[in-house]
Amino acid sequence: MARKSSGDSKARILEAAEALFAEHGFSATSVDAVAKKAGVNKALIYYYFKDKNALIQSLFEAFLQEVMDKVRPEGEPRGRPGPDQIRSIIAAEIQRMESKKQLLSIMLMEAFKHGEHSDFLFTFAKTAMRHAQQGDENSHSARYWLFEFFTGFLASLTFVTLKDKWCRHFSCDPDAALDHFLDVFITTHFQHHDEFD
Amino acid sequence: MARKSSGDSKARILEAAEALFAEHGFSATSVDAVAKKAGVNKALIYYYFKDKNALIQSLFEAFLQEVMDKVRPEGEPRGRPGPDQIRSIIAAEIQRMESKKQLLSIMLMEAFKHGEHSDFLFTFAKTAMRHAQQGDENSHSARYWLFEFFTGFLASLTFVTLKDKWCRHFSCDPDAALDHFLDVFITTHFQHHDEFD
Amino acid sequence: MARKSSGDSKARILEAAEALFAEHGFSATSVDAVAKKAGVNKALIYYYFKDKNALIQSLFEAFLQEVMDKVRPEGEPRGRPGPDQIRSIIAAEIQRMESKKQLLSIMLMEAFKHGEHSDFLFTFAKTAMRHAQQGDENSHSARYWLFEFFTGFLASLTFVTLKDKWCRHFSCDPDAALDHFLDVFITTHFQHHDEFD
Amino acid sequence: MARKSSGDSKARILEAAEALFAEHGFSATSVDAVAKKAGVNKALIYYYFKDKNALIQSLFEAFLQEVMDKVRPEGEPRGRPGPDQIRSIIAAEIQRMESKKQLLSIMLMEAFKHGEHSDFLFTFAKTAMRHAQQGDENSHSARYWLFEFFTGFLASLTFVTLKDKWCRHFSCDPDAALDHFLDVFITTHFQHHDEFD
DNA sequence: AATGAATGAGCCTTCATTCAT
DNA sequence: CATGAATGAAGGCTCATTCAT
Repeated sequence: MARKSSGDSKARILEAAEALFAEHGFSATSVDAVAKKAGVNKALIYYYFKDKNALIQSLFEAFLQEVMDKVRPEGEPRGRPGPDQIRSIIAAEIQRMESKKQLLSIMLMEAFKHGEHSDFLFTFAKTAMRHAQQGDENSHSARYWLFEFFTGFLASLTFVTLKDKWCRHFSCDPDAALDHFLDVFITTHFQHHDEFD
Repeated sequence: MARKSSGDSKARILEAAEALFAEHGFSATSVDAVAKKAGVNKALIYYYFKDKNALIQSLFEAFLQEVMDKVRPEGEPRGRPGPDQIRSIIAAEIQRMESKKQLLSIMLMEAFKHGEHSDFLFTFAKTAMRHAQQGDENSHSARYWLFEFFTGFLASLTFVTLKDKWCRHFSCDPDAALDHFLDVFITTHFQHHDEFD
Repeated sequence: MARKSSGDSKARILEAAEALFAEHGFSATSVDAVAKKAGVNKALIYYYFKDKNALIQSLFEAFLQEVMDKVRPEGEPRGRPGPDQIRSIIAAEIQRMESKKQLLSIMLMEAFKHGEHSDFLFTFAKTAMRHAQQGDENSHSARYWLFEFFTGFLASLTFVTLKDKWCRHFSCDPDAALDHFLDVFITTHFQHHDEFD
Repeated sequence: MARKSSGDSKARILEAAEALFAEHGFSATSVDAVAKKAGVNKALIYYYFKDKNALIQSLFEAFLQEVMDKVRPEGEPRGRPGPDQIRSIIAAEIQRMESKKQLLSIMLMEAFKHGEHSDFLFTFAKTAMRHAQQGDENSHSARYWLFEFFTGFLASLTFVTLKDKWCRHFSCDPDAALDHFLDVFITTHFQHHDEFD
């Protein structure tokens, strides 16, 4: 059942952790469960990670790194794409997020805890939004960032992480949902970029 | 420390549960903690509630009931309010949500779990959005509901539940943030209602 | 569900306790369960009985009383019945036990605990066997009592309490089983009465 | 107090469980108590056994295995032993059971529960009686098995498990009791083997 | 006679973590 | 690297029992 020999147990542990945290939440997931799903001995997890917390943190950090790596290289001017290209650009972005939706879900769950100060959502948001602005780094207004965060960043995130449930609950086609979302997103968020300096 | 005799222990239990679930998440909150915070004996919680799950469920159900009760009464025509009234209407709505932000946070956390099928977020959304539409109940398109849910309903929810953290993290004034959000919300969501039949 | 108004709650409590103790054993039965089955408030049980233990004791005592009452009256000589009457006499005795099999099961379960000194089984045995001897109370030998207890008294008890399970397990007819048991009992136990003065 | 390092904690756990279950019954014995008596950490019990039930089950299975192992080897003809040998053969058998009397008590207690369908007593009986019959496996009548079970198998079991209490209660000598039981058993059960095909 | 509410102690089970190998 | 065994603490839940009414 548990394929051993894969060599990189550490990666398998992180994969398992990510999947399970996304499924049941961080604290509802036991280290035992992670070990079982990863097909490794429980103690090995503590060989690689100091803590259960170190697991989620490692996931977050790796994710952030990945985001930053994919962001910087593309130093090309990227001169305002024509209105017809926008849709496909955003679609591509959404698709990229989709491949990370497990981690995004975890991130969101943690963010809504009133108590803990796990501001990882914001840290990630800053990085991601800085990317989108690439070029005109001229500091924007507080209102602008709020606009970006709540109607751009978070809207995308919630769509990506809730799409499946949404479609299952209202029995609608995922592809159509993506189409609709692009319409909606462009109309409600994207087209208003200029109005919030 | 624990005030006895307060009479309605059941209510105190629910209050405590709500606060703690919002603080640390449902599964990270122990029944012991709830009991201590509520100032009651742990066993009493099981006298009133079959389960730990029954606690969160009860919170959800009470909330839904409350929402439905507050919705129906207003049978007034509510003829499209003037553009200047809109802002204060929405502001009021936001404020009302603010008083429920603990429960809203819990709801969101649970909704992002990929595994469990706790579709309470959707159940609540349906009720809440049906209210907003009051009057023209003509069935809308799938795209319309997606628009309402992701850029209207969820945007408000996330704003209400994350505002404090947002302000703390970016050290901005909560009142200003509300102001900005209203600007943004009206511009990005509200003004587009007609475009998505 | 729970028929109230029956008046004698105490009796209903004892009935319920007897049934449940026989089903799951004494310690595996909760006072809650007894209350629910009896259709009374849990606290009422403590109004009538000091303890959970008092329940089982009360059952035992009532049973013993009943046995003694049914025993003494029949002071008739009862001159050795003919061999053809014996069978029906024993059959009647078995049938009487059958109506008490719940209590008998409880008694047996308790008797096999090495730790507790609940010698109720022996107390009952003495009473029951003294009855059988009625008349010739001339003290018998230790070996005689052992014969009476293990191959007479206990054999009957175990048959009565295990018959149903036995028949279910080996899918045989209860009536046939009783027939067979009578054959066996008379041959193995009854016919040897004279050999163990 | 608790000797660590003993190596086979699992065996110690089972030993402790057996002793305590026999003393107080299965459900009246807490896992804590087992752990304490075994000198191991409570959690270790759950490392080896899925359940508290798994403990008793494991005891039963090990016992059954042991019985089957001790049964098969003796392939010797075992041609009807002379009447003088019988007594010592049965005595030996009784003695062997005596070393297992804890488990036998547990088994009996569980068997008398009307509710649960723990037919382990019957499973064991079948195995044990098949052994006694070894050789003439010709299927016997229902009456025969009833005879074997209630006046042979169960009589021995109850004697072994109740002897100590019996002697304590009637203050008689254990050795004498064994002697008497052998007399009684041979007379009432053994000598009638031929009468129940 | 009867009940709803309350409680402290205990139960079964699981947790995160460690250690010897 | 990797593992089986071990542990203290805690978790959810139930228990027998009591009390005010």
